[in-house]
Amino acid sequence: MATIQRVADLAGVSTATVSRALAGKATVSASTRKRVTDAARELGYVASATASSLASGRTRNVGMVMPFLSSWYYASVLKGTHRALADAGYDLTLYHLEDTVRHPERRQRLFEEFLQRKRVDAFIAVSLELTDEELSRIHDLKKPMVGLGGPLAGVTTLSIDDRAVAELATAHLTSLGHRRVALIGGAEEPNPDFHMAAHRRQGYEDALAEVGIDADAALRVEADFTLQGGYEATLQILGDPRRRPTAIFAASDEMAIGAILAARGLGLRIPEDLSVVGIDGHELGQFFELTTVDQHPVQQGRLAAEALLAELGPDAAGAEHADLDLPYDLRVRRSTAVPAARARD
Amino acid sequence: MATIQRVADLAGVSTATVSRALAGKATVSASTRKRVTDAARELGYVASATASSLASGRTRNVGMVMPFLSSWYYASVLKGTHRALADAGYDLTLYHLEDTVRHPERRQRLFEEFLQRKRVDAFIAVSLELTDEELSRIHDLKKPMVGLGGPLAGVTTLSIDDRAVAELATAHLTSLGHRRVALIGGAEEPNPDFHMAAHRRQGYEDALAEVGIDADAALRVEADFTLQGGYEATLQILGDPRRRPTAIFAASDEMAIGAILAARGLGLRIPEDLSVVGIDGHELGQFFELTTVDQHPVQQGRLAAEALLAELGPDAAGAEHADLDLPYDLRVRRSTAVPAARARD
DNA sequence: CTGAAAGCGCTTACAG
DNA sequence: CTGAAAGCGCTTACAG
Repeated sequence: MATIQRVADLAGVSTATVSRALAGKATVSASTRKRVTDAARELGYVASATASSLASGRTRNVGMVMPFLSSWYYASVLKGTHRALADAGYDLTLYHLEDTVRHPERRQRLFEEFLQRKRVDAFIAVSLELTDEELSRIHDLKKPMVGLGGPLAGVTTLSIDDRAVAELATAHLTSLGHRRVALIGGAEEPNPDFHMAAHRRQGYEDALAEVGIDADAALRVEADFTLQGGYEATLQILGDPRRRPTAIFAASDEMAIGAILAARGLGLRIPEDLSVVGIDGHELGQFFELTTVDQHPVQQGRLAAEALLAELGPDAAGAEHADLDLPYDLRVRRSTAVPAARARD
Repeated sequence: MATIQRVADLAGVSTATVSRALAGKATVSASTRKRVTDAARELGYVASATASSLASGRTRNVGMVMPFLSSWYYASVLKGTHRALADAGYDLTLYHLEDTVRHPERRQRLFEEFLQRKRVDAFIAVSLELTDEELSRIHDLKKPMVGLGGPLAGVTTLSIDDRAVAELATAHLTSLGHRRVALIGGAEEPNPDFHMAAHRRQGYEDALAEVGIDADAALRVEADFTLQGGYEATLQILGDPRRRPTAIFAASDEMAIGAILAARGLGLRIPEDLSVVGIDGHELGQFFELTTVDQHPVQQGRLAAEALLAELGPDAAGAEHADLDLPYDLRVRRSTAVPAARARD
C-alpha cells in the first residue's frame, strides 16, 4: 500500500509537506498542494488511521455504547449517529453493553478493557445508567462524552422532556373530550434512577389534572414497552367491566400497537370505540394509523453526534456540560377521535 | 494514562518484557509475568490500540459493512457479530452503506476513504452487491473478508439455501393438504444478481411440483418484504373471487404478519380459513403465532465473525474461500393447519 | 528468559 | 512556505 513517503517522492517534497497539504493546512503553496494531491490520487493514498492517530493523538473515531441493538429505537439512533459522524469524516466503533444481568463479565470487560484502549476520541452513551465506578473510569479517560437519554453525572446530556411528552399525548385525548383515559406505563421499579416511566406517568396525571380529573389507579397498568406487553395490558384494561376507558395512552408505540390489536381482537373499532395514542414515532405507526408523539430517534442520534463533534472541535468551549432538550412532535393519525356519544358522559 | 514504560519501571523490567508478558508469550518466566501483571493491574494499564496496531500491523478491529441498520434482520446480525468479536477481544467498526441511490457520494467515500484507512484487519459484508471496481478496491487492501448472504466473488461467503428454505415452507403447507397456495414473493427486478427472490419462488414451485401442481401465476404477487407490502398483497390475493387460496407462503415474516392482519381484517380466521407461513424467525413471530422457517440471524452474524476470525488466526489456511451453508429450521406455530373441508377439493 | 534497539507511518514544533 | 528531526507507544527480530 502507498505510504506517505511514496507520495512525497512522487511529488518531490518532504513527508511533512505531504501531511500538511493533505490536511488542508493553510501554510502550503497552491502549486505544491496540487502536486501533492495529484500524487496522492495517482497512488490511491489514504493516510493510515493508526499511524496518524499515534502521531497526532486524535483517532477520528467515536465509540458508541448501547444497551440494545436489535430494537427499532436503538437501531434508529445508531443510524442517525453513524450518518452524522461519517459526514464529518469520523468512524464509529460500536460497544454493545448487552445482557448485564446474565453476563456481568461482559460489562466489566467493556469498562476495564475495551474502552481503555484509546481507540476512540470520545464516547456517546445511549440510555445508559452507569455505576459510580464505571463513570469514574470513563472520566479518567479524559475523553469527551455525550449521554443520550440517560441521566449521566458530569457529561453533556441530551434528553427528552418525558413529562411534557406524556402530557401532550394525554392532553390530545382530553382535548377531544375523553375523560376516562387509561395509561399503559412502563415499570417504575427496576430502574428507579431512570425516571422515564415515572415522568411519563406524571405527564399523564398532569394532563388529567388540567381538566379537573384525578388519575384513577384502576386505569393504570404497567407493561414492558413491547407489543406483546401492550397487548396483554390492554386485555386486562378492556376486559374489566368496571374500567371502561374511552381512550388509552401507551408510553411507547409498540405498546400502543399491541393495544390496537387487542382492542380489535375484542371486536372494538379504533377510533370509534377506543382511541389510542403512543410515544415514539415508530416505523409501524403509519401502517397502524397510530397517533403518536414522535421523538425522532434518527435525529436524536444525529444531535448527539453533533454535540460530541462540537466538543471535539478546535474551539471546544472546555467542559461546559450543557443539558439539551430534544424535540418532539404530536403526529395525529386515525387512531384517535372524539369519544362516542354514549361514552362521553 | 499509564504507558508501557511506567509498567516496566514499576515491575523493574524492560518494556519488551512487559509487552511479551501481557501478550501471553511463552518465553516469560512465571515470576516475571506475575510482577508485570501486578504492576499493570495496579496502574490500570491497557495497551494503546493505536500504538499496538502500528507496531504489530494488527488492529484487532473488524469492519462491518451493512446496507441497512434499522431493520430487525440486520440489527440481529450485527448483534451476533458484535458478540462473537467482543468475546475474541476484537472491536467492531461499523460502516453503513446507506441510500446508495440518493447519495452515491456516500458510497463512493466509503470505498475510497473510510475503508482505505487501515483501521481494521478484516471486513464482513452483509447482503452486499459490489461493483467490480469496489470489489477490486477491497481486494487491493489484502484484508480477509467474509460475505454474508451476498454472492461476492473471491471471498468466503455464508449463505442460506433460499430455494430449499422456500421449498420447506411450501412443503409444510402441501403436507397439510393445501393445494391452492399463494406466494407473496420479493420483487425479482431491481437486484437481478441477487437471486434471493427468484430462489424462493423456485423453491415454492418445486414444492408444488412435488405434489403434482403447476404453479398458478394468478396466485403470485410481488411485494417489498415489509409488513405493509404483505398486507396489501394479501388484500389483492384474497379479494379476487377467482383466486381463493387456502394458504399463503410469504417470503418474509414481516410480509406474513401483514398477510395475517389483512386476512383478519377481511374476517377470515387463521388458520381455520387461511394458513400463513413466512421466512425469518422474526421476533414478532411468536406474538402472531406465525409458523416460519427460522434463519437464525443472530447466529448468522456469529458464524460470519467466526469464519473471519479463523482467517485471521495464526493457522489461517491461506486463501481457500469456502462457501458455507447457513442453517435453518421449520418452526411450526398456530398460523398453519389442515385446510377446511369445504376448501380441500 | 530478557534487554537494547530498530521500526511501524504518520504529525508537528522548530528552524530557516 | 518547506524540510530535518523528534516523537507518538507500542512490538519484535536480534543478540546474548
